Amino acid sequence: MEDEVDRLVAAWRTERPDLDTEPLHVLSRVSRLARHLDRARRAVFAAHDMESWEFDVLTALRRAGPPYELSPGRLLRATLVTSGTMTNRIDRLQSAGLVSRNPDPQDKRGVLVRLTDAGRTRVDAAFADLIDRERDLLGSLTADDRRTLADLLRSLLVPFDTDPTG
Amino acid sequence: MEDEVDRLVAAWRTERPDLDTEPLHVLSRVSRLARHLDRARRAVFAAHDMESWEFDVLTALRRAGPPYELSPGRLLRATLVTSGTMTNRIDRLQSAGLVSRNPDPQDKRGVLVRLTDAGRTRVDAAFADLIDRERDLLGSLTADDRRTLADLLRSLLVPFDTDPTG
DNA sequence: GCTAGATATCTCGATGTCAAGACAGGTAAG
DNA sequence: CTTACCTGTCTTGACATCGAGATATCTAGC
Repeated sequence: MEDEVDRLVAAWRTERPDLDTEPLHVLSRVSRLARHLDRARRAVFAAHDMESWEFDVLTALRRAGPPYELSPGRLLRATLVTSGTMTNRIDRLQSAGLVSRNPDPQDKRGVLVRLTDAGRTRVDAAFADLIDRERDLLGSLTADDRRTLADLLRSLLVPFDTDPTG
Repeated sequence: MEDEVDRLVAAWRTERPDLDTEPLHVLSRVSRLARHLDRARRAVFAAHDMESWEFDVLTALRRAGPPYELSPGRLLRATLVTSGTMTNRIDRLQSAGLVSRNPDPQDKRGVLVRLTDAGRTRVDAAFADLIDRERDLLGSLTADDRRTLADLLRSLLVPFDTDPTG
């Protein structure tokens, strides 16, 4: 089977035969797949009246374990967004009653964002559905393939996740 | 080596031992890698006074081959954006002198967007630099690994690129 | 040739994100 | 203890994107 990237690389081979476009086979697929994934996730979250950005923040808090509390700084590093964006997200989640803002007793500059019970219920339901949907999307791969794929992707990701310059 | 996704999955295993979070090993990595890739690309394009969205449109036209001409409709399908976005992009590229809008002689509703000489020069230079940078990012993988990775990603992508419902 | 529906492009309002900077509180060196 | 720098959070203005709808043209069936 052929995908859009095969066609894209073939076109480049015609138009720029002087360049070695082999890296596109991996990296353009990563970008395009991520884009499609975003849409698939949006569809899952819509069933829970939730948006992707809400899910990203709420899951970060949920993963932290009781008392489901993280600073805005840790949240923005976990979700790869800027500080202004995170302030805005927390504002809206707070208005929706899904998180609360509490002063950090250790650091007077700091704030701790905590998941409310309502927030926890919402995110747990959405997460279970998301996992199911993602399992569907991986349906065409064997367990071995999935492991191989995960390992290869990890080796590309490690430099980014290690080096703080990102 | 461990990456951020390994830590993320470990956290879920503690918090939600009832769920099988194995799909995350692949799909969360795809999303996170795409995000890092975006940043890396932005850095490359900055050296050419170009933004990612400009590059996306200009390369689509460049790949089409002489006379470097596509309709807005084909451009938006190639770049996975909505029609309003594409109109806006073409407007700005036209103001910058990188593309021109011409009536489609076959279809009076239609428009053909054509790459100007200036646009072609700009995109060719940026593309060569991008490929070099992407080759660096793949440096940790052998040629075999890269082929394996590309094949596995293709099998995930084919359903999206085949089925028009995306 | 007419009608109904599909297609191509554009317009407009709302919104989420970024980048840069402001500001308060922490931290280390002298 | 004070100077200088770093850190954590929030504010602001600009901007790209989306989604829904408007308009014009094409196409198929009768």
